[in-house]
Amino acid sequence: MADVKHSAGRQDSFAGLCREHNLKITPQRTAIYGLLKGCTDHPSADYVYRQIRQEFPNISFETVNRTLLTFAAIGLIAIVESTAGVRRFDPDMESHHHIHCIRCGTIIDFRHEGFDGIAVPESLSEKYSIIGKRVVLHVICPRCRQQEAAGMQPPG
Amino acid sequence: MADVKHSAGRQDSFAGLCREHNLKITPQRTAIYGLLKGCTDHPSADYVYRQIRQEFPNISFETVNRTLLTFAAIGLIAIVESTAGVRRFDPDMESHHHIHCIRCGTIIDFRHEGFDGIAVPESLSEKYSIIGKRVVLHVICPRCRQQEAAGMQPPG
DNA sequence: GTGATTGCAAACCTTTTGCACGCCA
DNA sequence: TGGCGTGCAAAAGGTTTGCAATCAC
Repeated sequence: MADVKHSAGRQDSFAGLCREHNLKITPQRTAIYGLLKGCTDHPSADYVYRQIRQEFPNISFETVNRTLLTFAAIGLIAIVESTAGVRRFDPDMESHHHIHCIRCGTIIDFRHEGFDGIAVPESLSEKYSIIGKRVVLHVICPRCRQQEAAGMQPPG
Repeated sequence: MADVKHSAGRQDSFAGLCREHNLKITPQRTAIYGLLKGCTDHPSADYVYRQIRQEFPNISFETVNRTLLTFAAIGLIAIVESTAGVRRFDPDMESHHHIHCIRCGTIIDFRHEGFDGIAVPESLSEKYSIIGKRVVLHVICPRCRQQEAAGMQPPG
């Protein structure tokens, strides 16, 4: 599975990142991380909970949810955008792209013709009916950056 | 505000699309659409509700929510992905892109080096701290396409 | 030993559904 | 006039919080 390969100088192992952030290595966390690493899709907290219960019948949903949020906070996993749950509506039906602040969650539209024309690989356009495409930039917006600079404190 | 300009042959006026789909033009729908068109961000149903109540004190949240979903269904507005509410977690922290089926909501990862290298306009990278970027393809997946073909029926 | 973590329970928030009345076409 | 659309109420689905007991370090 060509696992840890792109570490690129950053400690991206479970144990390492936990130590870095003073998180204890608990059986629950270990199990949740292990399960996640075996997922190729984007499981919800509920899915992880139901899976992990087969191994840890006593684990609670709250632990799973908190653990996932913790993992995301330390950069061990990512939270992907989806259209489930709380929905956001966009009155702009023209092709445009998004700037997504990963701190405050704000999404800002922008247009950039250079992005409109990117070519979709044939292997994909053969299999899927391409309706549209969008570039999403994950950023920290000026306001959040300021707040971070102001309230700068070690993550512990 | 350079409004209706790119109609591109498609009937994208509120009244036109409503007629096309046999939806009645009610004051509520008109007001909701008008409010949306003035939004440059991506309001939630709750935000729209609170705004619209200043004009229609008697409108209910359910009407707002249903109307928004209806608008999205007929292609008058779009639903954008967000990380609010129901979350999906991604154990894959390497740069990758997403195929998002707009029917079933499934999100599939894919890698494509051609997408990794797209250049962010300087005007943006100056203002925002770019953490990463991702191309999201909006598609109809083979399974949903089959179902559509099978159950083909007019939207009325 | 100590403080972080867990599991329980309840609160909280948003979305969805059923139904009777009212309004648009 | 007929049937869709609305508003009310309640349910449903998911997330978050407070706290005492427990466990990793």
